[in-house]
Amino acid sequence: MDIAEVAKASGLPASTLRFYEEKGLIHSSGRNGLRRSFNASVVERLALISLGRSAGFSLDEIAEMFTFDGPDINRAMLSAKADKLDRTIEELTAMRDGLRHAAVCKAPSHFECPKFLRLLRVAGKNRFRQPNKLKEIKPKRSV
Amino acid sequence: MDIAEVAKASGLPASTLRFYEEKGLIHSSGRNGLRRSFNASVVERLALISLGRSAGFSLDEIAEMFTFDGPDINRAMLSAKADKLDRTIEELTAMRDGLRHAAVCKAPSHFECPKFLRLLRVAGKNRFRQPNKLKEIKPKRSV
DNA sequence: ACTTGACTTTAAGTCGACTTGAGCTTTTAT
DNA sequence: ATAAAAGCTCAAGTCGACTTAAAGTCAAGT
Repeated sequence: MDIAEVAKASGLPASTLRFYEEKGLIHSSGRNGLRRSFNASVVERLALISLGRSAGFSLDEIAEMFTFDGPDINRAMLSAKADKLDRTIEELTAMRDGLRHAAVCKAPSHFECPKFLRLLRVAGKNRFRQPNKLKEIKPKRSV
Repeated sequence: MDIAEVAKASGLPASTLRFYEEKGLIHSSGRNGLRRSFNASVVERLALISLGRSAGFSLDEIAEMFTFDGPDINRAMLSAKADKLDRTIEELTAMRDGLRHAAVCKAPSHFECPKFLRLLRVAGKNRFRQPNKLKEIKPKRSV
C-alpha cells in the first residue's frame, strides 16, 4: 500500500503517518523509488494507536506497549495500563452522572446541590491533569 | 482565603489559579492590598474544573458549562456533554478489555488474536483525537 | 517533452494549558 | 529598620502532537 491508501484506510493524514514512522510507532515495509510502501497490517496497528490515543495514552506510552521484548514485563505493563484506565473510567462515569444530574437539577447553583457535590467528591479522588482539547478527526481534508 | 491557601486546598499551583482567573474560570472576591482573596467556594469550583479536565473537556468547554444564563440551552448542553462522555466511556471500556485480554493472550502477536482484533473494531467506531500526555498532579513543588 | 500530481525531506509553525523568569511591591518576622 | 517571604504583572518559554511550508524527486498521461 502506498501512503495515500493507508491514509484513506486509517483516516489519518499522510503527514501523521510520516510522523508516526519517524517516532517508530509504525514501519514502512520498504520503498518504491522514493515512496514508502506499507503492508496492510499497518492499518490495524494504526487503529490500535488511535484507540490508545483516545484512551488518553501518550504516543510514548503507546510505543512502550508495542515493545514486546520481555513478555512478562509487558504483560505487567498492560495490566497496569488497564488498571489506570479503570480508574479513569470510574471518574468519567462520576462526571457523566454529575452532568446528567446537573441537567435536571432544581438547585439554583450546582454548588448548592448536595447530590452534585457528593458526586464531585467521589470523582475527585484520583485526579490527574490532561492538557489539551479533544478534536474530532476529520478523515478527509479537501484542501 | 489567600492564594496560597487555595493552592494548598485545591492542589493547584498559584500560577494556575491566576491563569484560571484570567480566563474567567474562577473569580477572586477582592483584593487585600495587592493580593487576591478568594472565598472558600472557589475550592469546589476548582474541583469541578479539575474533574472536567480529567474528563477530557477543554477549559473553554468547562467555561461554557459555567455560563448558567440560558437555563434550557445550558441543560441541553450538559446533556450533550454527558452523552459525549458516555461514548468516551464505552471506548475506554473496550480499550481496557483489550488491554486485559492482551495481558493474558497466548497469540504470538496481538494482531493475530481474533478476540483482540474484534475489540479493536468495536472500540474504533467513535474515534477522536486527544492531544497530550496525562500528567500526575504534583500538589506540592518544593523548588 | 513537459506538465501534473503524488510523493519526498527538513524546518518551522500552531495550539492549549500552563510554567517560568524578571522585576517590582507588600506583608511579616527578627 | 530591615530582610526574607509571599504576591503581583507581563512577557516569554515549554511540551506533546501534529501541521504546514518550501523546495525538490519521480512516474504517468497528453
